[in-house]
Amino acid sequence: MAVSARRGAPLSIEEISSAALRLMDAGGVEGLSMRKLAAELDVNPMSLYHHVASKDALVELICATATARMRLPADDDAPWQEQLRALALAYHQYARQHPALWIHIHNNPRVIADRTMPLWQVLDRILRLAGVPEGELRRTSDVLHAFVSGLILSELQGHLPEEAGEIERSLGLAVELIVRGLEGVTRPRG
Amino acid sequence: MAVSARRGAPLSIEEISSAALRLMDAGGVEGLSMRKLAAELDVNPMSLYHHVASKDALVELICATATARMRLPADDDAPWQEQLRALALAYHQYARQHPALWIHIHNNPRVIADRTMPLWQVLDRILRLAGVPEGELRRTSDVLHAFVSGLILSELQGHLPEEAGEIERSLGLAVELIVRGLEGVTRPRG
DNA sequence: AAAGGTAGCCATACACCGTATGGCTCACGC
DNA sequence: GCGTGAGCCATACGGTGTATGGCTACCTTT
Repeated sequence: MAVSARRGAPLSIEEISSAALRLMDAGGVEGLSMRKLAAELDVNPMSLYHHVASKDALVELICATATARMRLPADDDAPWQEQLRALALAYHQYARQHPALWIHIHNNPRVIADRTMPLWQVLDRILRLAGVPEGELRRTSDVLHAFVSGLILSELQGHLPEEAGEIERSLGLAVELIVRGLEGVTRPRG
Repeated sequence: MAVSARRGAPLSIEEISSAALRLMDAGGVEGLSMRKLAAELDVNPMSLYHHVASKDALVELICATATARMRLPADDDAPWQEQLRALALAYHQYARQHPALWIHIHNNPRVIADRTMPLWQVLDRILRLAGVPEGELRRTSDVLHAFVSGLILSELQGHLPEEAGEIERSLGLAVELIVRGLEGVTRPRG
């Protein structure tokens, strides 16, 4: 079917998106260009468009697959405080694997906006455990996700001090603040 | 001095940066281009470079002046909880004035990184009031700023529900969580 | 076997971007 | 009068995403 002149086999979306992910890891969304990507794959730039509708669609595809790959802690019957900590750590871990990608996702939060994502379901489950009433679930999970995302974002942008262990301490403090905050909010005032 | 052929008076950085801010408000950093800006000012694109070193420098200038214009609540001897709430509201207010600009600042946090900024001094003062020990000040202020920034960011990107008052409720919950969290963390465990 | 369809690839071109280079004009100080 | 420099601009370079249309090699249908 008129395979590339220079390459043996035809292109595939897997090949394209994994190369694109490599480029994004190296130089962010701006470091990824269709021309550079084509060069990487030894192909004419326009050939890519036979497998991908546009650069945006390609990036979105990468975001979606990366998001789907995120590993979340299962319900282990631990206290909600510990489960919340575990979730935050998993989220942090996931962000550090592909920082540029993660930053892009949180600047174009279509991917994260899907409330049926496991992330939201796990978070909701933990918040129910913590005693958050049903009517407050959506708002509370939004706020907590924004909190953790904000912290991770500032870390990825080098806004936090870089001494060894400082990031872990910051994340620990963040989780502790959130846990104490939840304990305070879900308890009768006083 | 060879003023523009089409315009009467020479350009000025104020004129340039205010027009640039207008473009950024309309279409984000990507909506601002030197060519569009020049067209807006009825000038040749290259003329801008007599007043501004580069597009990046221009954007940074705009960020800096906008940041300098931020109005922060003064110390009114209110309880730290209320002062923290007032600070968060002021920050939120400031962000909503120029969303695109604010987003850009928080993606290139050079501007916000200057610890001598009034924002950080006010925040530190309030946290001292709240009983945060000196050694924890930097970390705590970083985390809290990241929290609030994260929430504002998710709001600006339309991640929060748009029902009337919902944003205020989310911000209120965020502040309450933070306050309760601080109360819990600065108090002996139990 | 001939005809048609289509998957895959690519050459060319367009409109946009930031900006390097160098030259023009005019107001000023000497 | 004359140099200097501020302000402006024409041109050009290398980059971007992608629309258009044409080429080839395969597959299916007849």
